[in-house]
Amino acid sequence: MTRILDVAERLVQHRGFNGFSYADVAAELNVTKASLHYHFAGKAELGEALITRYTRRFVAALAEIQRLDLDARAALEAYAELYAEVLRGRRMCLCGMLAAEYQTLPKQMQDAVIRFFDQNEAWLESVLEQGRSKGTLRFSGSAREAARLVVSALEGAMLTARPYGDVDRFQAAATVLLSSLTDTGAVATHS
Amino acid sequence: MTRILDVAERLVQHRGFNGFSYADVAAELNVTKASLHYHFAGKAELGEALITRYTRRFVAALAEIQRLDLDARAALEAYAELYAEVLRGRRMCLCGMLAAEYQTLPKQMQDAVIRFFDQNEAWLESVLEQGRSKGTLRFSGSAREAARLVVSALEGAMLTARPYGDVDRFQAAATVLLSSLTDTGAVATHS
DNA sequence: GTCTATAGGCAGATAGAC
DNA sequence: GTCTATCTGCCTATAGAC
Repeated sequence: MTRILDVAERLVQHRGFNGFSYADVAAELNVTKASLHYHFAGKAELGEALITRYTRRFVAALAEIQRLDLDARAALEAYAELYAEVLRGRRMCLCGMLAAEYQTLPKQMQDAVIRFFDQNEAWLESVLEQGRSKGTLRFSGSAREAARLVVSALEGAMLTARPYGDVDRFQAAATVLLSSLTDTGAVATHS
Repeated sequence: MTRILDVAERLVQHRGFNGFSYADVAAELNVTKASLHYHFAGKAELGEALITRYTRRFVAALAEIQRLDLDARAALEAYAELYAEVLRGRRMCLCGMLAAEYQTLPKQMQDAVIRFFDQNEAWLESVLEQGRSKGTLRFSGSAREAARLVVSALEGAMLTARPYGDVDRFQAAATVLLSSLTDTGAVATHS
C-alpha cells in the first residue's frame, strides 16, 4: 500500500499523471496490474490518495517550521528549502505537476489540488503578514497577494529548473525572491 | 498545415502533450488521422513544429517591445502582458506546459524547449541590466539570476492560476513581482 | 491479496486506393 | 492531399481461480 504510493508518487512527479500507468507501477513492484486494482479501484482513486498524503506531509512540514518560531525571513528560507529538497530528488512538486495537467484530471483530484494550494497560501500569508508588521519584510499589496507570488515563483522555479537538470537555477531564483522581499533598500536607494 | 498547428497548439496548452492525440486534432478539423501523418510524420515532428512556431512568435513580440524603447519597468510590464494574454485564452504557456512533461518528450522537443527559455532569459537579462544601470530597477545578484526569477515567477503564476480559472491571481503575483523589482524602498524604509 | 486471462478501447502509425 | 482499412501495442479495468 505504502510502496504503491511511493512508486506512483515518484512516477507522477517525474513524468506526470498522464505519463505513467498501472503497468509502470506494477513492473517496479514485481506484481501484476490486477493486484494494484485491489488497493486502488482506479487511477483516479490512486491519484487522490497521492495528493492527500502529499498535502498531509507538506502541511506537517509547515507546522514544524512554525514550531521553530523563526523570524519571517528564516521561515521563508525554510519554506523554499522544502521545494529544494523535492527538486534535488529530480522531482517536480506533485501538485505543481498536477496543476499543469489540471484540465485532464478527474474531479476529486482537481479539488484536492486546490486544497493543497489554499493551505500553502494561507500559511505564507500569515508568515508574510507577521514579517511585514515586525518590519523584517517589505512588499507591496496584500500579504495574500505576496503569498501568491511566493508560491508562483517557487513552483515556477522548479518547473523551469527541471529541463536544465540544475538545482542551482532554483536556488538562484529563490535567493533573489527572498532578497526582494527582505531588502530595505536603504543602502542602494540613495547611491 | 497552419490549422493543424493552431488546433494542436491549443490542445497542448490546454491538456498537455501527453493529454491530446492525433484523433483529437483530426476530429476538430473533420479530417482523418492518416491525413495528419502526411503533414507531420509523427507526434514528435508535430510537437517540434509547435515549439518552433511558438518561439518565433514570442521572440518577435520581444523584439517589438524592444523597438518601443520603453523604460525597464514598462518593458517588464509589457513582457508580463504577453503571459497574461495567453492565460486569458485559458491556456498555459506552451513551453511551461512542456517543461512539466519534459522527461517524457522526444529529444528534439526537449532541445527546442531549452532554446525557448534561453532566449527569454537573454532578453530579460538585457532589460534588467539596463534598468539597474539606469537606476530604475533594483535587485540582488546578477541580472541573469533576476531574469530567472522573472521567468520562474510568471510561469509559476500561470501554472497556479489555471486551476482557479482566475486571471487576477496571475495579475496580482505579477504586480507584486514588478513592484519588488522597482520600489526603491526609500519611503517605507525609514517609517 | 495476488494471480491468470481477457475484455474493450484508444494510442501512434502505415499501406495503398482515389 | 485525403481517404479507408488495418496493424500493433498499450491503456484502464474486470472476472474468477488460488
